[in-house]
Amino acid sequence: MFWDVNLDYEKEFKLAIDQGHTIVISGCCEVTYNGRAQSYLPEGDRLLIIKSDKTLLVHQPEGNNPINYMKGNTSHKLLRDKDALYLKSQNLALKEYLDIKFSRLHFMKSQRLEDGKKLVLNGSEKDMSDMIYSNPELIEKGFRPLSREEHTKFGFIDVFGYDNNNRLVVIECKRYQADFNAVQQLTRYVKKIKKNKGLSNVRGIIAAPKISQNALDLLRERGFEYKTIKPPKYLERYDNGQKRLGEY
Amino acid sequence: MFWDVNLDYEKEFKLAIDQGHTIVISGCCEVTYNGRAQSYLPEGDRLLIIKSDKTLLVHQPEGNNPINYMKGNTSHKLLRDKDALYLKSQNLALKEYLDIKFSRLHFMKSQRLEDGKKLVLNGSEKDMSDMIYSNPELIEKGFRPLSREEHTKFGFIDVFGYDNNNRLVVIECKRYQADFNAVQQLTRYVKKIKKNKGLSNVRGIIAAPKISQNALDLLRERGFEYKTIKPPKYLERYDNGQKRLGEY
DNA sequence: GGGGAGAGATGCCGC
DNA sequence: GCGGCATTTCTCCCC
Repeated sequence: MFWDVNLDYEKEFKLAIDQGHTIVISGCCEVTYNGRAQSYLPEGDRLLIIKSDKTLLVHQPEGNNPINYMKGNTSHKLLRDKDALYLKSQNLALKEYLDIKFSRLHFMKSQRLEDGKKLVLNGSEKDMSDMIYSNPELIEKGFRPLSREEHTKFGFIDVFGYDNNNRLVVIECKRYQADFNAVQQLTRYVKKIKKNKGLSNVRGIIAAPKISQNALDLLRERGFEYKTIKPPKYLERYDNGQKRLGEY
Repeated sequence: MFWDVNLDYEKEFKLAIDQGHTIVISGCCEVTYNGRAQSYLPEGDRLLIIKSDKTLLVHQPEGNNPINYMKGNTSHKLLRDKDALYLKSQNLALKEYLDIKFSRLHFMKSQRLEDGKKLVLNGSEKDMSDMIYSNPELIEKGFRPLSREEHTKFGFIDVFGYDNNNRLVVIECKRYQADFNAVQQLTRYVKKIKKNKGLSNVRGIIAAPKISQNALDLLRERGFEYKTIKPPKYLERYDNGQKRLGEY
């Protein structure tokens, strides 16, 4: 036996699952997955997390992402068979199955965790378009965005409005480097607007901090424009406070 | 104090970091992030993981993905200030900063984890194109894929070859439902091949288990074709074994 | 629930 | 390093 025989892991596990606790298991195991795709992971040390919504994550000791996972509402059973422990996870609705065979269990811990808080995020694409709406001169002098009401009729467009010569302007924002796809997207939107409004002359602009050369070439080939704009950061003051705290 | 004052978490943390152990911390905390974007997460119970490569994950008790994270090679310091514990994580190279303030620490555990194993995955897009290469009749009678050498010259194309009438055929595989983007992609590839080979008549086919109506309309409008093909699963035998094991 | 598009996307492989 | 592209993508919004 490679784990403490005095502890009844199966019982402790079942209790934690039933109570909706979050479970952490560290152990040496092999992992088999079958569902949308299939995979096999040979034996090694891993960290397992089962959340209160019955999400399962299998993490290796390096890397950002779980090597295997099961979505919420999955059923999990821990059971012993001869000299090994097995975790068997099934999501019948999604037809997904995951089996873990432990040769060694380093530790297991369960804990009731309470949290319902949501993340407040700044600097997204929507924040960029909001910034342009509030500061239309970022695009060019004389640019006038359409009213919120008019705009929501064309919800798929990040920003649009009229320029100094009353030409309609369609703007696609990208928070990171604009690529090929961004140009395709802008092209589609301009086409739709031309058709929808019965216009022949509509300007298209990509607003992004950077753009790839390929994308820029295609953009110009299609008669569109590029404008360098960085996504906004609102929390500067809060950030400064944090930085001061960081001077340890 | 909301944690065991007899434990020197700061010392234990530093030792674990220096030894490259994986650390798990459960506690009630608030999280501030500043980098590519910015975010703030109000106080709640979370599970923190620091891996041996210095990846940090912050998990809430529900959901698949970490609510906050730092990539590998980040520096982490745990320190006490008045009635709170702080975890301060910095990645100077990426200009990313994350601060966590704990009001309560449920537990902390560190463990040496050893693993270098890689996942063996089946059912990906590449597996689909491999399957078509081995069984060209899945596309149609008389379809002849190009040789491996010729194919690698156009690495961006999943499969291509000649049909019964010696017309060039470009195939784009999608392991899940094909969408608008898949059609755009196929269009780009066919254009490139036409230009590259100086041909005017090149067939384009999307091979996928499903396709959206919009995508199908656009596909036909452009004179391309759709072929229903499911991604392969190789491990059927292994799978059956697992299912038998699952009859508990 | 399907479709379309964003993401602090991530990760892989190419040049 | 950038660029192109897949991902058991995941997530959100809207129809």
